[in-house]
Amino acid sequence: MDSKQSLEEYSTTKLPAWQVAMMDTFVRATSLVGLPRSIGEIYGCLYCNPKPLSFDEIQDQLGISRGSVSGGLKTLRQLGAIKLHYVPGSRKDHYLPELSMERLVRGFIKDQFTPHLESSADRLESIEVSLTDEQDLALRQHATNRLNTLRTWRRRAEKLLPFILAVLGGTNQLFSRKDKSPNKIV
Amino acid sequence: MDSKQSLEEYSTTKLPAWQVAMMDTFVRATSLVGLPRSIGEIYGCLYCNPKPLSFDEIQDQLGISRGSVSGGLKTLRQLGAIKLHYVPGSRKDHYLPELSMERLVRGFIKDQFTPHLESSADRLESIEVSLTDEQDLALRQHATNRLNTLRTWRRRAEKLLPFILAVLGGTNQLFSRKDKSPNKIV
DNA sequence: CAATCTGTTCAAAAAAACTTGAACAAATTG
DNA sequence: CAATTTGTTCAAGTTTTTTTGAACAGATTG
Repeated sequence: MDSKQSLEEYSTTKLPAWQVAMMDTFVRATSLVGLPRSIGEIYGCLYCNPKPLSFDEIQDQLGISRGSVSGGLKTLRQLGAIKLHYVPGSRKDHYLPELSMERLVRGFIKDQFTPHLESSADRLESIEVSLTDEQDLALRQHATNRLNTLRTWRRRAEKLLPFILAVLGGTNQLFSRKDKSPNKIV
Repeated sequence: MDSKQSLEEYSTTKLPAWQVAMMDTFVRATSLVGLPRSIGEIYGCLYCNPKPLSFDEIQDQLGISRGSVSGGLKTLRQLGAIKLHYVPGSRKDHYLPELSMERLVRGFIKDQFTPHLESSADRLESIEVSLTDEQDLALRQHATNRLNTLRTWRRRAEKLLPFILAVLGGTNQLFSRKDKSPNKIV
C-alpha cells in the first residue's frame, strides 16, 4: 500500500480553469490593496471550494510552501477574512471564507487604516509643538495653515469610514443621525 | 565669484523639524496607498513650502537623485497632485501642490482603482465562459453562485466611488437622485 | 553652432518585500 | 514516553520594487 507516501508528491493537482481565473481575481484585488499574492491565492482557494479546506489541502492546491500557507492563514484570520470551521473527526484546522463584503472591508480597514489614522492625530499635534521653533513668522503662519488643512483631511477620512461600510453593507442606515440636520452630510 | 560652483555641493540644506515631521506624514500616507516613498517626500516638500519649487530646489531639499525627482514629479502630475506654476523670468518648471482633498483622491482613484474595476468586469464574464467546462454539476452551481457574489461586490465597489468623492468634497449633493426612492441607497 | 541649461531615460545597484524549508514546539496517539 | 501529526518560526534565498547616476535629447543662449 502507498501508506507511507506522505511526501506531498509534486501534489499541485491541476486546478480547473475557472478556479484559476477566480483566484486570479483575488490575487489582483489583494495586491491592489497591498497584500502579498499568497494571501490572495489562499483566500481565492477557499472562496472557490464548496467545502472547508485544511492547511494541507490548501498547500496542495496552490503548490506553495508551508511557511507561506501558515503566514497567509494567520493574516487572513486577523483580518477576519476567513473563519475556522470545526470538522468532526479531523484534528486539522479547516477554514471557510468570509463572504460578507462589509465584514471583509471592515476587517481590512480596522487592521490597515484605522491604526494609521489614529497615530496620525498624535503626530499632527507633535508637529504643532515643533512649529514653535520656527523663527520666520510668515513661514510659521504658513505652516500653521497647512497643519490645519491636514487636520481637516484627517477628520474627513475618519468620517468617511462609516459611510463606506454602510454603502457596502447595504444596511441603508446612512440617515439615522443624532443631530438636527438629518439631510446634511460632512 | 563662486559662479561656476554648480556642483550641487552636498546641498541638502538642513530642514526645520516641523517640515521633516510634515513630510513624514506624507511619506506614511503614500506608502499606505502603495506609492513609493520618494513621491511622498516630493509632495510633502511642495506642501510645506510657501512658494512654488523648481526641480533643483526639490532635489536640494530632499537630497535624492535627479532620476527620482523626475519620475516622482511625473507620477504626481499624472495623479493631478501637483500643478505646474509659471514663474516669470525662470526657464525652469515650478510646481505647487494640489490642496483640494477631493481632487487628490479623485486623481488617485481614477488612476489606480477605476482601471482595475473596469477590467475586472470583463474578467468575470470570461470566468462565466470557462465555467461551462466544469463537468461536476453541483460544483458548477457552486461556482456560479460565487461568481454572482463577485459581480455584486464589483457593482458595490463601483457605486462606492462617487460616495467617497462626495463625502470628501463636502459637496453635500449625495441626495439628488433620479428615482422615486430618494432615501434609499444601494 | 558650440556651450549651457533643463529635464528625461534606462541599465545597473540597492533596498524592500515575499517565499522557502528546515528546525522547532505543542498536542495527540499508540 | 517515543513516534507522529499539526502547525509555527525565522534565517536565508528569491523576486520585485525603488533609487541612482551617467548618457541622452531638446531648448536656449552667446
